[in-house]
Amino acid sequence: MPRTNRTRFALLGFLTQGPKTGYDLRKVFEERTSHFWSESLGQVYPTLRRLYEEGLVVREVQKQDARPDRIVYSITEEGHAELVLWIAQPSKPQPVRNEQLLKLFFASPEHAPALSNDLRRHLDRYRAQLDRFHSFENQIPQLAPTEARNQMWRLTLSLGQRILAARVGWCEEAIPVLDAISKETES
Amino acid sequence: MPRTNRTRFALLGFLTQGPKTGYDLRKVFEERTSHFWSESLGQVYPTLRRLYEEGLVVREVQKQDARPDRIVYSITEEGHAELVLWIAQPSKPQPVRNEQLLKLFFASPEHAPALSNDLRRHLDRYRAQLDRFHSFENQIPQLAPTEARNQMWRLTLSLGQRILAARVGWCEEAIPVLDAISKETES
DNA sequence: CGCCGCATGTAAGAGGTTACATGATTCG
DNA sequence: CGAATCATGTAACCTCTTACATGCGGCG
Repeated sequence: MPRTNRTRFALLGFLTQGPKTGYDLRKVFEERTSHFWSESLGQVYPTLRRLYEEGLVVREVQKQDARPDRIVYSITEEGHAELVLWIAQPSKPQPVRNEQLLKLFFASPEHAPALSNDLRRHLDRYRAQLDRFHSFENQIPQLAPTEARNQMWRLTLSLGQRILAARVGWCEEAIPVLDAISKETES
Repeated sequence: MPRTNRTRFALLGFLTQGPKTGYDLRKVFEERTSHFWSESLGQVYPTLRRLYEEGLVVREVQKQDARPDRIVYSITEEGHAELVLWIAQPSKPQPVRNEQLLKLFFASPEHAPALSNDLRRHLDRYRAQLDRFHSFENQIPQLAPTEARNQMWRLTLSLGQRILAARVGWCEEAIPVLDAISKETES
């Protein structure tokens, strides 16, 4: 059994929140789940088509002139059933791969400056991500269909924040260490 | 440019710490980098062979009876150069995918019990991982070739610990929330 | 006048996981 | 006597990313 295709479920999941086009879906991944799930465009359209062929979604083509037609997908009963089945299954531990740490692990002292710079750049990204968290957090009360759902969404944010905080804290620990190594090596 | 093959560098990196067989390498990934890097067996042997064909490693076959011959790989000058080049390059943000959070995001209240159980299982894994951290941490002083390397290895552990702590803390937050949702739904 | 947003996709090509295959030895 | 360790690999399979392709309209 090869690993299971999770893109299917990610798409189905968002379609439970209303009909959407491929374009909508790609946006929604960026805005709402970028801290724990990303999808590349090249995966969205082919997978949507496959879901359609399997009857897990239906589609409605809306003609537009001056623009490509919108193809709006909606989830079916069967799609819902498949999604629910997947959610209920225990999730297996996923392979872990952190390229940055791998580099650090094999680095020599003379790489310290480059690594330090790299970390600084990443720190900036983390801060940008924190902003996105806040904007989504504020939207939850309006978006959440039920109180339980509201709480669950908050939990997904919470882990994101905790991990982000861990990374930020680590960068703040690591940068001075690397800078100190840089200085030693210079002299 | 398709995504770059990081397995190559992971293998080269460990070979800087002395000649090793494919089998050794797979073990070393488990023991030392399991908190930030994993390799599957099906990737190790083919990649080693490719590195050999490209002249980045050399090999020595040690005959054994009653067992398959050991094929011991050592890194070459060229391999070293390639590794160093890779380390110096800034690392790009990697796609993030957390299946567990994805499920939580799409879950309905009636899934709360299953999700809660799942989290409990993961908590156990986290604790086991913490143990592995400690055992490696204790080995660092003997294993580290230089003081700077020693500090870098400590940093990789530090991020692992911080993230693990974040996850544990989150589980402890999330389990009661999910259990509360379970109770509400029952009644 | 150029870039961004809307809107669809395809093609190429890794990269990576899982399962299969084999077989002796040692340890509990 | 069965499981784990040593030791090599292959086959199947697909998931996923990157880059390419097209084209209008609006905003600054």
